[in-house]
Amino acid sequence: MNTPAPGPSVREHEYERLLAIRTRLRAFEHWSADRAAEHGLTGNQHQLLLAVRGHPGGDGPTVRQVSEYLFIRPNTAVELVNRVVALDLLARHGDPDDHRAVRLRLTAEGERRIQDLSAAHLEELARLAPLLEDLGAT
Amino acid sequence: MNTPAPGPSVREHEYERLLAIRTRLRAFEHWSADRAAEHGLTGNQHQLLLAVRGHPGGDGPTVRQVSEYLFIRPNTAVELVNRVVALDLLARHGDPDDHRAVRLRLTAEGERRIQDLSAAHLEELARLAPLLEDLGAT
DNA sequence: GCCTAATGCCTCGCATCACGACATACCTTG
DNA sequence: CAAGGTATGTCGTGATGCGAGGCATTAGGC
Repeated sequence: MNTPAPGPSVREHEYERLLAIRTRLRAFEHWSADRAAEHGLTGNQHQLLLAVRGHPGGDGPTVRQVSEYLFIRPNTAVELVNRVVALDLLARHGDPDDHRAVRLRLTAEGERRIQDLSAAHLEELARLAPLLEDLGAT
Repeated sequence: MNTPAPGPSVREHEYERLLAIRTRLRAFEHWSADRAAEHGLTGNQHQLLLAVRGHPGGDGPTVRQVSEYLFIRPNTAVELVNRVVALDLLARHGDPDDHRAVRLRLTAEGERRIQDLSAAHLEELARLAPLLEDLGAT
C-alpha cells in the first residue's frame, strides 16, 4: 500500500508557525482598528487617511491610486472616500491637468487625526519589531 | 504666536513607511485570499482551517478558542464554522469532559486543503522574508 | 479635425459577514 | 439544589466590498 497523497508534507511545527503569524497579524490589525475607533474612525477610514498622507509628491493621490494602496476596487474606494469626506477629514479637488481625475487632500482635522494615529502606530511597531523577528525564524 | 499643535511631529518619511507597511500587509492578505479562492474558500474560511490544524494538542480547538485565534466574537465563529462544516471540511465533536464545549476537527478533505494552502504560504513567506526586513528598517 | 476606444469617477442593487441581543444547555460553587 | 458563570447557537441589523452600468473626459487612429 503506497502513500495515498505524497503531497507537500507540511510539518506539525509549520502549521503552528503559520497560525502564529496570522494571529499576530490579526492582533495588530485589531489593535490598529481599536486606535482608529478611539479617533472616531474605522480601520479602513484610517488607512485611507494614511494613503492620502503617505502618498509621495505634492498633489494628493487620485481615487484610483488609493484603491491600489488599499487593494479595493475603485468604486469601493469612492464609497469609502464619501464616508470620510462626510466626516470633514478629506476633500476632493479636481485635477487641473486631467478633468476626469479627482485628487484627494486632508483637511486640517484629517491631518491632525492621521498624525496622532501615526505616532501611536510608530510606537507600536517599534514594540512589535522583536516579535516579528521570531516569526521570520524558521 | 506659539505653535498651535506641538503634537507628535511625524516626519514625511515615516508616513510613507507606515503606508508601505500597510500596503505590504494588504498585498499578502490579498494574495492569500486569492490562493484560498483557488481552493474554493474565502480568506476567513482558510484561516479557520489553519486555526484548527495549527492548534496544539491532540484534541481540536473549541469554538471559543478559534474565535480567539481569529479575533472575532464567538457567535461570529459559530457562523463561520457552520459554513465550513457545510463544505464538509470540518466536523463538530462534543467534548466528552465538558458537554457544553464543541471541539472541531478537520475532515480528510479539509486536511488536504489546508495542507496544499499551507505549503503555498510557506513558500510565499520565504519569498517575502527579505521584504519584511526592509519594513522593519527605520 | 473627428470618431472610436480607453480611462476615471460615480450610482445602484446585491451578497457577505461581523456584531449585539438574546436563548439554551451545561458546569460550578455555595 | 439554587445561582451564577460559561459555551454554543439563533436572529435581526448595519457596514462594506463587489459587479454591472452610466457619464464625462482624454488619447489614439485616420
